Order: sequence, then structure tokens, then C-alpha cells
Amino acid sequence: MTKAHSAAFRLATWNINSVRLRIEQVTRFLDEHQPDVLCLQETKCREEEFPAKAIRAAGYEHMAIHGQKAYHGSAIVSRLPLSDIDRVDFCAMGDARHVAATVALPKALSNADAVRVHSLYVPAGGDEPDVVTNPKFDHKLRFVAEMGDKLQADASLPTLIAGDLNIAPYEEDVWSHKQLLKVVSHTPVETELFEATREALGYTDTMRRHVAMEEKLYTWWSYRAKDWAASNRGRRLDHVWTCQKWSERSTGISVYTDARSWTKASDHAPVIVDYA
DNA sequence: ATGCCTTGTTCTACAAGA
Repeated sequence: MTKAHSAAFRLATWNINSVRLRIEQVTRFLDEHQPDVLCLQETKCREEEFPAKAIRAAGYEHMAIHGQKAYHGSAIVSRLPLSDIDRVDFCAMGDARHVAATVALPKALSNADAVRVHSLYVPAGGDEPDVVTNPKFDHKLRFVAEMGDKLQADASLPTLIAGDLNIAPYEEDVWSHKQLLKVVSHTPVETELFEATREALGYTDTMRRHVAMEEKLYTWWSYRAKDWAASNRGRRLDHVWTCQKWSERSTGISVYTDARSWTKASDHAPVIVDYA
């Protein structure tokens, strides 16, 4: 089943939670939604273990992969040519949490012939929202700050930042603002840093550009709920940020929650953004 | 607040997720 779409450029991002285990879900998603570019996080394999053959067979010949054994891992798969592949080791932990590439756009697109895409996986941050007692939380905050600094320096091309940023910034980005204020992903220190970082870059929260602040919007639902859809205790942890040059160009977003219902699903649903 | 579940590996126990 192949669905055509009218967007000039379609970007998607998905924390796949093991790309090898769910490669058939990836190719199904590519086939059904036809993004030009798909950013993946938590691929959980080395570059040489990445299921490139199946992705190529799905019509996505271009890949930028930053892998490591068992943990993390980020990738960009594309049907448009990629160049200038870069892998930043934020916080010098040796983690494969970032990969970037320049996407060559079809000539039909006006104003620009390339866009820079970053696929990011921000650390979850552990349980305790305290930088003194919890090194993982400290790492998370330093990661976001460093991300802001490093991406500032790479602003020559129109830029899209996509990925699992592991922070739900707004009240309606979580199922209960009050109950999650002290839960890592929605604490004020995180959400304030998140917003300050995005604003310093001058980027748009593209999902919220198209979905009113008053509306609940989630991309992740815990595996631990007996019935994720019925309890619907979600959080918006996955994001697409669009630079000023392109901020007005987005025409719509969707969270493909169907994928959360698939057998052996990832705990994250894909996010799709269309650009005119 | 925790973790009702899930991942990959050091594989039947563990660390990590968020």
C-alpha cells in the first residue's frame, strides 16, 4: 500500500526502540507515509548491523548512521541524496545520540536546494530530578545546553531538528501537568531550559505551530500501562524544530498513533511534518 | 511516586528506559 502526498518535503521522526527488531514496521511506515526523510532514534545497533538492505529495498537509498552496541543510536534514512554527514558526541560520553546530514532537495522547491537535518536522542535523565544526586539528570541538562551551543554554530543552511528530546515542555504535553511536575521529562528546570534553548536558536516548535496549546498532544505512551490507549497517560517527548527560514513553510503535522497499536510496537509513535 | 513492560547483552539476570 502506497499513499502519495502533496507536500513538497515530508519529514518524519520515530524513536524505534531497536531498528532490527522493528525493521518491518519501519518499512511499512515508509511505504504507507512516504516521508522524504525519516529520522530514527534508539536504533540500538552498530552501524554494520543496521538493516540497510531492507531500507534500500523500500526505496530509501541514502542513510546517515551513528550506531553503537546495544544502546542509543541515531540515523537518517532518505530517498533524497545526503551529504556532509556529521556525528556529534555531545558531552563526550561516546554515545551515538546524534547524526546530521544535508538533504539535497528536488529542484522544484523554491528558495533553497538543500536543508540540514539533525536526528537527536536526548538522554532520558534517570529518575531523580537532582543534578547533585543523579548524574544522569546532570548529563541530560548539559546535553541540552551543549546542543543549543553547537547547533548555533551550524546555522548556514535551513535546518530541521528532529528527534526524541525526552522533555515535554507544555502543560498539555503531558497527561497530568500537576502530577508530572516532579517527574523527569516535565520538571520546570528541564522545560525552562528546553524553551530557552529553542528560543535562543530562533526555532519554531513545529508541532505546536499546528496544534493549539489547549489540546493534548503526545508521542510516547509507557509500556507499563495495561492498555496504553485507554489510560492515555502520554507525553510529548518527540519534537521537530524548524529554523526561521523554514518556519512558515510547514503546512501540518501528525502523530501516527496507529503505529503505537501495532504488534510489538515501539513505545513512541512517529511524528510527521509536511513542508510546502 | 512507582513502575503494571520491553530492550540487548555480560543472556534466565541485569541495566536502562522515562
